Amino acid sequence: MTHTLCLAAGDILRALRGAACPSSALHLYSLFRLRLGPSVPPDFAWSAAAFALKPIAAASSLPLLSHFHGHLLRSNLLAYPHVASSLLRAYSLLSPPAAHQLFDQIPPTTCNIYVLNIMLASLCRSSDLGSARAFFDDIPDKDIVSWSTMLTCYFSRGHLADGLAFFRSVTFTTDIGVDGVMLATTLTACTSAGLPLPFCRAIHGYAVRGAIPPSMHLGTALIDFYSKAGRLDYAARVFALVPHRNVMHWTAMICGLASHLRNNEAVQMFEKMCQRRLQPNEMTFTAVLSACVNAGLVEKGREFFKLMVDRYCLEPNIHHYGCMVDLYAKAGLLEDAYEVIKTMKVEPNVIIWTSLLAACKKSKNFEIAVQGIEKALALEISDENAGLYMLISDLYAMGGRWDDVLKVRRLMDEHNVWKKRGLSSIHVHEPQDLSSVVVR
DNA sequence: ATAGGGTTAG
Repeated sequence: MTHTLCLAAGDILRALRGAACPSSALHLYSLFRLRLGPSVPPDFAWSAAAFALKPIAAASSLPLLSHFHGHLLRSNLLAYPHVASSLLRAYSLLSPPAAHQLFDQIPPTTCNIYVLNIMLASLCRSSDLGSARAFFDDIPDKDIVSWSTMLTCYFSRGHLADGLAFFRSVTFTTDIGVDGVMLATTLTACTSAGLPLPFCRAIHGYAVRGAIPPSMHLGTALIDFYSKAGRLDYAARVFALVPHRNVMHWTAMICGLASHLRNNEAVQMFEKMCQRRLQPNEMTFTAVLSACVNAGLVEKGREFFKLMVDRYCLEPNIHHYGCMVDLYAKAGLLEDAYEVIKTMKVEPNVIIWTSLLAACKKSKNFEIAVQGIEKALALEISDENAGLYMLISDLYAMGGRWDDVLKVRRLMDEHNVWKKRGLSSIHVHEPQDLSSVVVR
């Protein structure tokens, strides 16, 4: 008998709630059913089913989901709104048409505000804006999540003005009010649309007047917004005021420092965060590695990359590999850069090949260039790759391989690839002393 | 002990 069998039902439920992968969730679920048999109290039964559905949806396995759906039908669990809504959410993430079909079968008595909001979110992701809005208008007792979902729908489809008008109508025509989630999505939309600083600051002012704390998502959005607006000092102030500071806040702050080329401070913050036993995620590593690239900190970068894989068990993605290639390439360590490309577990992209080949050009290293070019030419030809093709043609010219130069030029002509002018949107401001605000 | 909306990357 395994020791898990000795767990009480409550313990199994708790474990089930925290289960990350579907196999352990399903294992715990069947253990739970086995222990309590058919006499399981209903509220225990439906919460177990609802918990199990979350990792199934996250693993995006449709066969697994329809199998579990069958079980729910056989055991009459679908009549519980919690189970119906969790199942609907799982389907909406894996197969929107199937979610629509399931929604039509849910009886009116089970169809509460949770079910309606999940269906609205599903339509926002998969259907057109008009259908989503029509569905929203038909929801009888809209709550803050209904409004929040619709608001996100406008912004995610680029309807900034309509979204802002919708935001105003929440405050003027309803008594629902606005919360930190709505402010975070609004602020993010305004930031990425490049709206002027005073306008975006007004959103922060709104939160302050409404006594909405800069916790969780709002805090992250504010730190990111102020960094991008060139006000690292404000970003640091928000960071210092966040009530329950988490990885996202640290990551946004490290990102901000790195993008302002305050590289050593970015590295210091990263190290401080690790000392405080906070688990950095893959985004945190992208930020700190890019700081290492900016500052040419080869050894630090190498150390952090190793830390990410060995200590934090994170799988490096294209951004991480890109940083490592750039780090070595800029330091003239072309063998190391090419070694990263050869051993990486994802396909190298244009950025990575450009980084390597630009370094080859600079230090006139043709051996590695020739090997890289052959593989880089396998990429799909598009406008985005124009710079890479120019680089390849330059390298061939430097090596005196004129027939190959012509070949690349002809390739560019055939596919009508033009070199576009790049525009830099990065503004670097005067350094400010942040030491008093960043650390508390 | 109870579902749903959301934040970060050249």
